[in-house]
Amino acid sequence: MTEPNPAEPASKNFIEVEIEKDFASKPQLAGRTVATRFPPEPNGYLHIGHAKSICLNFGLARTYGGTCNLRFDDTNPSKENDEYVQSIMNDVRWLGFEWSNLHYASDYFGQLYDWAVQLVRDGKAFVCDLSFDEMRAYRGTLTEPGKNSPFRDRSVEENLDLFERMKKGEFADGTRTLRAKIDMSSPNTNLRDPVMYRIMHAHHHRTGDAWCIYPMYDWAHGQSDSIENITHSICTLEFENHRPLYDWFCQNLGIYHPRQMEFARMNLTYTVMSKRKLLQLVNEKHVEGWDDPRMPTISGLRRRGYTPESLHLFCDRIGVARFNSTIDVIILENSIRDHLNSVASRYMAVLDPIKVVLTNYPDTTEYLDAVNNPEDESTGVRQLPFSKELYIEREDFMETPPSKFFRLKPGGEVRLRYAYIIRCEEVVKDADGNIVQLNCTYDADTKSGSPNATERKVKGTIHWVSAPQAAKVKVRLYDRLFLNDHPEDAPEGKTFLDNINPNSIKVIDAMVEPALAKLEIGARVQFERNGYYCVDTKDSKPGAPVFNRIVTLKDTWAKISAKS
RNA sequence: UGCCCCGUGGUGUAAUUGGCAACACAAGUGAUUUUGGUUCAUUUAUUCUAGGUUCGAGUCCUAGCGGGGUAGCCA
Repeated sequence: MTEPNPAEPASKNFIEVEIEKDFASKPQLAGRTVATRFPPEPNGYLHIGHAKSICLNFGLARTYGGTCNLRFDDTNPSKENDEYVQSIMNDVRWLGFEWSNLHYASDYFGQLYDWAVQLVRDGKAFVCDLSFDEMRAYRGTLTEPGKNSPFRDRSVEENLDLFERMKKGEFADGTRTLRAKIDMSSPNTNLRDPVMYRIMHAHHHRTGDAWCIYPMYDWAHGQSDSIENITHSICTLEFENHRPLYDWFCQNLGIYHPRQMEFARMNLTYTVMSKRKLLQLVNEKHVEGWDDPRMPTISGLRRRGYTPESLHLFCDRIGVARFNSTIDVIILENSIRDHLNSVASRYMAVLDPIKVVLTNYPDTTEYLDAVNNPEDESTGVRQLPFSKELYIEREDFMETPPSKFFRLKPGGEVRLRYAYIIRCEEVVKDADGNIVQLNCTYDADTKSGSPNATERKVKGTIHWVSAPQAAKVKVRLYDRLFLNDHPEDAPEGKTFLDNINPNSIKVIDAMVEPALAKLEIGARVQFERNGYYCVDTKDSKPGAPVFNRIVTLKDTWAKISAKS
């Protein structure tokens, strides 16, 4: 994969610094290289926040010549399924990464069970009969210590027997748990005899009905890391309070002990990131699915037209730290602009057409050379039909323009890109006063590329398409899904749903140069002076593309005109 | 209200570990431009506050203030 604008040796983030320290000082790491893992739970689609984690974990393996596993944290069968597994693998690969090994926490259920028995034998775990509510009452609060469960002092034999019968399915869901025996008075509530196993008679997407007890995250995660010989187990900040428990399990089992490190998860302005909210947007049909081009999911961004390179660039730019921050979505948008600016071919497309008739142009068609990509000469030129009847953008003409308006106006001149300078001679209106046509004259001496083309200067250059050859295509103009930079900030009685932008999608018909109708599915192009677009992968048909607007071009004029 | 973590330009990250606060992005200004794009130049900081240690503090210490996490048989 090509990395655009490879940021020169960026300074190391704190994780890299710590990793290098560890390898320089820890004997158990001697002769090894970094081993990380990306551990998603297959209970939803990956989003841009996961992309940060993926770039971090796989990126570490890449920069240090180590390994990175993909491991599905599938310990809760009630929420997980194979559709999510497939989408996650697809997304990771699309981002340009390949895992060293593919694992499932469920592959370790047997080992985990044996280790649990070991802890029971060592008197470090017990079967607890407390109900859900009782357990909560016994746990204490943030300020008060908890109380020991009345079942805490069961004999090893009784615990062994009960635990085995839990496994065999003799008890109903929720009636018993296996708990680690740690410290009910710990200020860290994670250490107050945490549950290791719960009874759940549920069908698992991989193990089927083989199990009716399932390990909790804390009991499964660190041990999975240990089994896979992970050196650095990188997770988000909310697991920080779990680290003592992570360490406790490894130590009390006497097994290889990876180091857990936490970093801040990403927040993005104008978007929601929690799986719950994303799921709600999908289920309640506020969007058309997980891969709706307005979704911050990786599949949504992909369909929108974002490139893997642009996401890598974005992740490089936002960095990694332990401070909870919110990234301005502009950074994301500029990342795709930067990448596409260098690789996207330019085309002419008029989204809101107004007809222009060149009254002094002959009734013929000529073909003009147009540069495909000024940033990349190797892409060459193409031939653009030009004739007496054209379309230009409605907003490129103003009857009574402000002073800094460099485009077409009555009696004014403008260059048609790759063609001629034209002058607006007459504004034709319908009975209601709407402008329906502009009659213009062209100056034959100003043809682009001709020796004297640049003799006469005009302030503005606008895009156009030749009417007879123009193709009509569907274009979906996407905008941000939310109006508010922090969608969660809703007034009393409202929710983030009330902050949804009602104009986040607008479907129009555009008149475009013929070549655009023949683009292959998934192609990304620039509509000159307008923005970057992508041929939608789902709704396009051969010869009938549907374009998604990825992002507009920067628009200095919009800023100027907004000011005045 | 216990415990844990975090406060550096507008935003996001750096600072050789105690030695000239740097980079990217954004925003502004100017130049270039047959995309009002791109590109180039340029401007933007009492390092949360108050003390302390030191020749010297963003960095170390103390206190305060502010933000986040945490009381699932979720991950």
